[in-house]
Amino acid sequence: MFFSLYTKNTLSRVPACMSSSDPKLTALVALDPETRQTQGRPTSISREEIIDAALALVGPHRSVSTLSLREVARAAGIAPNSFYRHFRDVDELAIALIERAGSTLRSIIGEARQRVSAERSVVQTSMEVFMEQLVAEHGYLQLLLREGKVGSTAFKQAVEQQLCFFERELQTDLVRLEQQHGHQLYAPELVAKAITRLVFAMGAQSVGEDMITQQLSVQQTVDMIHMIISGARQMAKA
Amino acid sequence: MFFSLYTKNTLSRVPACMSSSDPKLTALVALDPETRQTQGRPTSISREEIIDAALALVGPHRSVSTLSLREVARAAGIAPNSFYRHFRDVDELAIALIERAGSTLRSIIGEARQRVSAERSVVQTSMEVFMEQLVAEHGYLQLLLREGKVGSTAFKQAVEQQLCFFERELQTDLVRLEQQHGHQLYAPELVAKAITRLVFAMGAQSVGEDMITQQLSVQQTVDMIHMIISGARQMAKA
DNA sequence: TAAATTATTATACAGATGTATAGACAGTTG
DNA sequence: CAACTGTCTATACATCTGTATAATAATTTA
Repeated sequence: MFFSLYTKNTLSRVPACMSSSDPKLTALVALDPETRQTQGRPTSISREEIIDAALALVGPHRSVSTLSLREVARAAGIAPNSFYRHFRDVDELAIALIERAGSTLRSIIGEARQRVSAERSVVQTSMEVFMEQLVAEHGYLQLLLREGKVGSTAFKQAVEQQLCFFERELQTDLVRLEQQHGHQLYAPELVAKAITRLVFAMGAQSVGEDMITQQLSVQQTVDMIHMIISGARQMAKA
Repeated sequence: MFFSLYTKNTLSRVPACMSSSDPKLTALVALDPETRQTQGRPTSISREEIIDAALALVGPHRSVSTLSLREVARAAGIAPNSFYRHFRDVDELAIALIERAGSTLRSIIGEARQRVSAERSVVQTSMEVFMEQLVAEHGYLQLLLREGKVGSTAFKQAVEQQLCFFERELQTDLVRLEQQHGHQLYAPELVAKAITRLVFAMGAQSVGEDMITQQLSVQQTVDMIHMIISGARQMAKA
C-alpha cells in the first residue's frame, strides 16, 4: 500500500518533514517543555488539532457525548488507535472541549467589556456580546449551553465552573457600576448569578431561531435583567 | 424453541388469553375506540408501556437521543421490529416522552398549587413543589430539563411548548395574587417567563447535588424571584 | 369453519463501534 | 553506526446497531 488511509487532512497540516528542517517551527512545537518528550517519534498531531476536529463535528444539534472515537479520528486524519495517545476516551476529549470553550469565551467577553462606555448601558452591551458569540461560527457558546445539561457529572462540573467565572466577573463589574451611579445592590452575588443563568437560558432557547425572534429574545432578556437590578436596588434600601 | 426471547416482561403484564375471557378487561383495553382496531391480532403491548420502559432506561445522566431502538425493545420485552408498530423511530418516542413528562408535571403542579394558603408565600410553595418533583423517582422533570438543550429542533420545540404552558399558568396565578395584594406588575408575561426559566436553570444545576446544596439553591432561587417581582412592581409604578 | 387482517416473531445482513495486537516509523541517545 | 523509545498504522474481532424479509400467531369477519 502506497498511501495511508488516514492522511486526508495531512495537506492542510504542517508536513512532518518540516519540523526538523525549520528550527523556528521545532521551537514552536517544543514550546511546552514538560509535555514534549525527549525520545521516540514525535506526535504528528496535537491535542488541539483533535479538539478542533471534534469541534467541527458537533453542530448546534449534536452533543459531544454522541461523538464516536472513530469519527473523531477520521475527522482528525489519524488512525482510531492513535486517539488513545492523546485522550483516555471520548469523555476526556469532551471535558477538554468544554474547558477550551469556556476559557476562550471568557477572554473574548473580557475584551469586549472594554467597549462599555458612558453612552451605552453595561447590560445592553453585555447582551450584544453574548448574542454575537451565540451565532459565532466557532460555536463555543452553544457547546457550553448544551453540554451543561447532559452527560456525566464531570461535564456538568466543568460547565458549572465556567459559569462561576462568568458570574464572578459580572459581579465585580456590577458593584463597580452601581457605586459609580450611587446605587447599592442587595446580594450582588445573587444578582450576578440570576443574570448569568437567565441570559444563558434565554440564549439557549434562541439558538437556531431567525434573526427577528432572536432580537425579541434579547429585548426580553434585557427587560428581565432590568427587573432583577431594579428589584435588587429596592431590596437593598429596605 | 419453546420460549420466546422477548417475553421476560410478560409475567408482569396481563396475559393475552385473559383479554377475551374477562369482558371487563376487554372493555378496559378497548376504552379508546378509535385507536383500537377492529380486525387482526391485538397489540400485546401499548405505546404507554414502551414509554415506561424507555423512561426507566434514561437515568439522570442519559439523554433520550442516546437510546437505541433495540435497547428500548429489549427493555419493553418485544422484538426490535415490533417497535415500528408503535413509533416511526426513536425520535418519535422521545417526543412522546417529553409530552408525557410535561403534561404529567403540569397536572401535579396544578394540584399542588391548591396548597398555597395565606401563611405561606406562593413563591416558596411553588419552589417546594418544583424541588419535590426534581428528586421524584419518575424523573419527569429531569427529562424535561435535559432534553431541552440537546437533540433535534423537534425536541427543543416540544420542551419549549411545555415551558410555555408552565408560563401561562404561572402568569395567571401571579396577576391574580398581585391584584389581591393591591400591587401591579410590569409585563407580567415577562415576569412569568423569567421566573420559569430561572427556576428551571437553577433546578437543572442542583440535580444530583446533596440535600444541603439543594436547599441552598432553593433559597437562592426564592431570593432571585423576589428580586424579579420587586423589580416588576417598581417598574409598573414608573 | 375458512378467509382476511394485523401484530409479532426469528433470522439475516451490512455497517459502525471500541479495542487488542503486532509491526512499521521516526526521532534521540549511546 | 546501532540500539532504544515512544508514536503511528494496519488488521482483526466481537459486539451492537437499524432494518429487510418471510413466516407465525391471534384476532375479526364472512
